Amino acid sequence: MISTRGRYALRVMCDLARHGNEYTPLKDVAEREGVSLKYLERIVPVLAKHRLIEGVQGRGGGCRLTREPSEYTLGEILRLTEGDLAPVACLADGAPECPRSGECPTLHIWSGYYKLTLDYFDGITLADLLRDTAGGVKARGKAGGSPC
Amino acid sequence: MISTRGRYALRVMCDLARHGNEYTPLKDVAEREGVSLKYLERIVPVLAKHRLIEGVQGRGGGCRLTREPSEYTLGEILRLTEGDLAPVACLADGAPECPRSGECPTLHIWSGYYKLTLDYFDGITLADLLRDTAGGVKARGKAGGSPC
DNA sequence: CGCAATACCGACCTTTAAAGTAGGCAAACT
DNA sequence: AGTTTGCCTACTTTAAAGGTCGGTATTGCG
Repeated sequence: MISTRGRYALRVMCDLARHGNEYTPLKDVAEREGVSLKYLERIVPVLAKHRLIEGVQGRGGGCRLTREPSEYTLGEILRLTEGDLAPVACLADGAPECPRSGECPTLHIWSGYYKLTLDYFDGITLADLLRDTAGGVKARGKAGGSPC
Repeated sequence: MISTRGRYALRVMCDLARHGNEYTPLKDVAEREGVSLKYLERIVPVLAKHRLIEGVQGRGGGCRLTREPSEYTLGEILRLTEGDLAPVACLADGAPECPRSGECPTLHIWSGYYKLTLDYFDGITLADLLRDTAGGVKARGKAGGSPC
């Protein structure tokens, strides 16, 4: 399951992308996206530290992207915020070799799934994400539930 | 991340498959697979309840598969033990429609990933799993770590 | 200059799920 | 009778998710 950190990160990146290279205050992003400002302030710095975005403090400041939306892959963003995308610990980045790896009947399966996952998310850019909603599927009201 | 429940379930199914239609005690499975018997006893009943396996109690009893290994998909096993395979709550089985679904830029992405996941795991059978280890890649010792 | 707006940072809190344990009952065989 | 087995319920422990709070540093504006 992708956690809120990764999901919010994607939405923040989208939101920033929509505002070109203006500096956009996180407060505005939080309001538009309906998530807590304080929580965003914990998620965003890691993106800034890795130069996916840049922030300037003070009045009139905010955050903005450092590249074109087409130059970000979702995989890149998710790896920063979610940690590893490996489906099992054995395959995670710094994991020690599993002692069962030779006899493990499932290792290939997880490995294949991992590759599938990476290929999928690394094959989608932020620009793709923006295009998807540009068409604007109409919202179907209904009662509340779990926001993405 | 796939949890131990799902991973152990796959390994139990493999183990049972290797013993044809003998009844195999969970104790033996636990020993061979190096996992706690007590924990297996919590995972297995759900497989029995859905008739993926059948168990007989008492001396000489144990568990065995109810079908040919080629007739189980990993998806089926994982859905029972892991719950839903949806990457986000919005897409989970009984989830209420997300109020943002119309404007959510990421929904298509998760949906696509979900489909990918289902296709992958539903496209692999238990028989495939057995075949993978039959060839027998040699174990590479190394120091301990996270068993699958 | 002082004030307000902003990003950034560290410590803390609450709730939930994962992972496993303990003990006992019910069936089935020897 | 006694042992082996599956099965069930309740409990514990640990870690992670998801968030809050308060403060600090920086910057523009009047």
